[in-house]
Amino acid sequence: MGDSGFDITRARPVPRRFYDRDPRRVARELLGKVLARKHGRQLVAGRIVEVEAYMGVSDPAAHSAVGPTARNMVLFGPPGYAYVYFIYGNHYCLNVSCMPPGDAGCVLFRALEPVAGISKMFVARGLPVPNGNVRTTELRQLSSGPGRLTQALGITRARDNGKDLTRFSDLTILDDGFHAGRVVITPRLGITKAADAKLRYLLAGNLFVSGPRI
DNA sequence: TTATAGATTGCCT
DNA sequence: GGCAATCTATAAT
Repeated sequence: MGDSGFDITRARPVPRRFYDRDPRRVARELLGKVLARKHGRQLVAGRIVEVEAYMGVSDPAAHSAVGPTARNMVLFGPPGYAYVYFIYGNHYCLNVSCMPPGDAGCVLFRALEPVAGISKMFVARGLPVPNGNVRTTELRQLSSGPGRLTQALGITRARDNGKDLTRFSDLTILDDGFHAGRVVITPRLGITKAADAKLRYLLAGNLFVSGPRI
């Protein structure tokens, strides 16, 4: 097993109280956890290496800034649930709700390091499945970016919005005891409002983050 | 390696 | 009607 390999024998769902906190704290501590998708018996999973915190109604960049709507209502519910939205006519993005009901903080998943079901990820992404040794440059195409990782895991709004991520189901966040290394904090990407707030968290030196490696 | 434009859907004003 | 928490192809350096 490599140093970032997934230890399924130790994996436990991250409990709801973990998410019932400030999104910045949740974001930092989600690094190193595993996002796991089950397609029947097949496991497709990636280690969380990059996330962003969104701070609820007080955060101009957050979808919750406009108050509760049909689209964002999961964010105003209890912590530990999936908020999936569709963006730019092409992509889905996955968040997990934080804070108690009424407070709309959340964490956006931006990049995963593939750890299980890698050939399924290539298929889901519409990429050729490599034969023989898989190069890191090929692996990076699978889930380095919020739209890429949802496509690799088959996450859609219709299927997954509102799903409880703290229960064993077909979409769960797991802790396998992995110890994350140094964390780097930068401004969030792809936004125009509150663009200078440093709320993006990534693992230092990890090859699978989106954008330039740090 | 960096820069730019185009795709394409649905939420919100 | 405007525009978005993105990705990809293509072009130029």
